[in-house]
Amino acid sequence: MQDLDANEPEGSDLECLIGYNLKRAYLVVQSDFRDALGEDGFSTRVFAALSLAVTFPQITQTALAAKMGIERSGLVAIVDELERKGLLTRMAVPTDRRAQALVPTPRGREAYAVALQKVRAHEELLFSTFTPDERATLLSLLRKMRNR
Amino acid sequence: MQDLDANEPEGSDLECLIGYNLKRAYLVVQSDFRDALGEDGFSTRVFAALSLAVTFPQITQTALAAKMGIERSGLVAIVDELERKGLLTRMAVPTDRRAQALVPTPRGREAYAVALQKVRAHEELLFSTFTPDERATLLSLLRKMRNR
DNA sequence: AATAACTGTTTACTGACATAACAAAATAGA
DNA sequence: TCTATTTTGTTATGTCAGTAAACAGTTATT
Repeated sequence: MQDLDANEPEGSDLECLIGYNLKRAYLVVQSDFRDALGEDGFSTRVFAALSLAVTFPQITQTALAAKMGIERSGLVAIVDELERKGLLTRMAVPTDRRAQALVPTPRGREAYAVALQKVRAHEELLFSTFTPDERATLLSLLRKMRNR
Repeated sequence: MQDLDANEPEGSDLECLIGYNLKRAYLVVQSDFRDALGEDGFSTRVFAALSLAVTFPQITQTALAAKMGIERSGLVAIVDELERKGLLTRMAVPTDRRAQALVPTPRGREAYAVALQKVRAHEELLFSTFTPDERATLLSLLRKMRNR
């Protein structure tokens, strides 16, 4: 006796709430992400930080935190991890001795390229039942939500 | 000197990843949710639990956890909170003395109705720039993701 | 010169989970 | 029937992502 529960009997009001469905969908992606990147893989936030550091070399920590939408204090551990793995270095900024410019190492750039491949393959798999049109629509709707 | 950062210069590869945009969009909704429900408001998960308990009265804790997609152990604190607030009671099940049937109190049903109103108003506001068509599309795409 | 603001950092805290172990109770198998 | 397995709710413990407050050093403002 199993599966009597979470399936058929139709949902509550929750099913009509975008917020609830967004959360559930997010948890699906989030949980698959680590598996996709494997044992030594990045967490989503470390991957995001590396991506932005590669795209905007010499970005400052405050600016990176702003781009990620988190607090500066929260970014410290993330940068620590990337630096410990030799993928990023904190470099002194001549014009401002408070700031640290984040510069990806060659190994960091390479590791990012590899990870990006894996992430894209992961999404390809996750959305294999979606048409290109559906993916584009979903993407644009999510982006629209972000700049509320 | 501000706003040199998170705005114009266009994003990295992240902007093309559905997972990343999903996370950011989720955080937007999540953060607005508590404000919408006010001081004494529920968290999202407590609201969800109450919603399901109202919709499926006498549901068992294991079944509720399954519906929510969380572990049984995690549900205990949620039910504790609802019971402490007098919105729900754990009732003995005659046919199975291990199980507890979750039954919303009249006050619980009322509190849920009020909260649901607030949540719907909140979504209405949050998606005020979305056409009805866009909302429906987003909802169905998110639901499609959930049953991957 | 004095005050305000900003940078990266540490520490302490929260919320939302998971995992493992457990006793009590129910079920299945012999 | 007796035993072994499974299930239910629960506790204890840990993790992960994030915030908030305070801090020293540095830069900007007035």
